[in-house]
Amino acid sequence: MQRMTRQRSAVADVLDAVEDFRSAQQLHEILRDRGEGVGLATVYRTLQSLADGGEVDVLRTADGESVYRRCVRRGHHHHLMCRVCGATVEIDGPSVETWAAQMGAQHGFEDIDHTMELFGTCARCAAEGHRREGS
Amino acid sequence: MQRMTRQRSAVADVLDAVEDFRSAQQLHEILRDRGEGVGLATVYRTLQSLADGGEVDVLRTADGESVYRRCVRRGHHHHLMCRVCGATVEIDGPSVETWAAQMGAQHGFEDIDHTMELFGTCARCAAEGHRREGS
DNA sequence: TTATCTGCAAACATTTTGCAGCGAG
DNA sequence: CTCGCTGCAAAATGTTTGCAGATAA
Repeated sequence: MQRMTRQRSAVADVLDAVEDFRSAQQLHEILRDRGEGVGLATVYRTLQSLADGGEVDVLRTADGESVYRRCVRRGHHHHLMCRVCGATVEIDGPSVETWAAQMGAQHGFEDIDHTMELFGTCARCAAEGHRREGS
Repeated sequence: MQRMTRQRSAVADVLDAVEDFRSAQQLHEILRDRGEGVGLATVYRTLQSLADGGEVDVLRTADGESVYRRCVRRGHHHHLMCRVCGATVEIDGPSVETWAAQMGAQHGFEDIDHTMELFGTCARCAAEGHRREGS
């Protein structure tokens, strides 16, 4: 059903090596820099199939770009992502799940699902930004 | 700073008349059907300025399209949207904001922002679904 | 009058797709 | 050997922008 090609394992390797969420294009560049050229279309196709299989997490940045990451946590969880460098922390939000369920019930909604992501500027990027502003 | 043009008020009128979230392109079509032609670019520009001024809420559908809606609630709030009919309830989530801020601080992140939307099946659509299943 | 807004079309950015050839199984 | 995978370039999508002319104030 799914062949193991040089390209597919190259993409998987990069996803294992990189910690943060990266766009398809960034991954494509990384692969090129590594000397393992993989067509951009193939990167997209591979990421999509990995995402379908639940092997990578996908989310969309504020400007509508899809970013991918191999997550440690397997089940449902949320992310706190640096909007500058993409550094990501996986977090649990039990209180949020409870609240979501309550809200749903309160308005007569069933099968409540939710999306929730946190964005911020990580300590390192914040420091860099302040330095640049001369403050 | 902001002129009141025929186009701008036409867009505002449509936003007042429509209850659910609509994409720029859908709004553009509605305007055309009403006979008040407004250029697509103008629709985009107007929606953007309304969004900047906090007069409309914007959120992104699963397939990356931006959808707009005039919300009753003025400040920051979330939505509980029916995944079947699109009916939307505006909700507050003070506990979520607090939790988000805490999480950010805990990991050394600044300027924490968050996205959070709830999806479910509203009472009416749930009833209809059950009826169709014959249960 | 004049600075802003509009409409059009062209530009953009990201993602998808058609197709001929390559290569894993 | 075969059928799925790959690469390329072209297409699709949603949104933005440059510019000349229209228009609100």
